[in-house]
Amino acid sequence: MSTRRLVHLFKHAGLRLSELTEPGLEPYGIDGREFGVLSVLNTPEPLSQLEAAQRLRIDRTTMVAMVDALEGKGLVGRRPHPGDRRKNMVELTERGRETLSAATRVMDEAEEAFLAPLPADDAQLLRDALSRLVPPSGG
Amino acid sequence: MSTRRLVHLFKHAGLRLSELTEPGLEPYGIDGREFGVLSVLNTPEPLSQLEAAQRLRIDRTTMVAMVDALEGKGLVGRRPHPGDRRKNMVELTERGRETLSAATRVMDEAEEAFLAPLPADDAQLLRDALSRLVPPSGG
DNA sequence: TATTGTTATACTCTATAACTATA
DNA sequence: TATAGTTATAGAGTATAACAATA
Repeated sequence: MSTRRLVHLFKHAGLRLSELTEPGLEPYGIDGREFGVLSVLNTPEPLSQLEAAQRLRIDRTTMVAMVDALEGKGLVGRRPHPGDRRKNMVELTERGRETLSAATRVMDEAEEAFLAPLPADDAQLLRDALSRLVPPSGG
Repeated sequence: MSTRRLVHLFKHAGLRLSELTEPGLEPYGIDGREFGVLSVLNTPEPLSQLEAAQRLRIDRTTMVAMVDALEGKGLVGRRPHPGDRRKNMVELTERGRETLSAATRVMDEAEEAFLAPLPADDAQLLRDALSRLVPPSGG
């Protein structure tokens, strides 16, 4: 059956999960993609725009618009890299950290609700399997 | 880590799998979405456009364009429903069936390659888990 | 009145090409 | 020459609104 194909299942799993996460994020003024950017910026050492884009596997031109939006909301700030003025380092603001913290709870709850039909062991195996199939990127 | 979130994993699992399937389908003149339509039409009893759309969880206006394209390629045919002239029944042509058959092999191989990093048991469990999380739709 | 197919349209997401500034 | 950020633009993919035909 065509709707049991892996491509279809990935697409619609993502769509259904997004239907759970997006309303939860909305009170915090961000969407799922912006959550991803905030989250990837939550590192000990600040990242450049390009580094952040590579980790999320999105184009650097896409990252420009995302950082523009988040900066406009006061959730991140750009500052020039001290040693290489071609680079913009992007950092969470205090408000950005608070938003990320609250949004992370929303995401955790949405994932839990989404996985609720599965036994806990299977849910964990699903996570692990997906994680092996989509390795982290961008060093 | 943000790139371990389920939404991110679903999105990029789909993207990576598509990178495997699309080049394989290309010689047959269809893409992954068109494969989905051909595949959903491969039923004992023909489906209307709306029924096909519901099973694939796409809008009926989207289905119009998909059927237009597939009809233009000679892979499906429209004919009026005998008892309800509002409906278009959509059926695979002989060439459509042949294309679907070849494309199905491509999809099987791509899925196998994609899942190769996982032990067979885990791959099967991933399929089953996803299938429970994204139940079939549209009766 | 409701349903099916259709058309026109608009919106979201994303990438490519070309430019600027730095290196 | 190459890299990082930016801008303008275009292409997928999708849905909403409005309409025609039919029920």
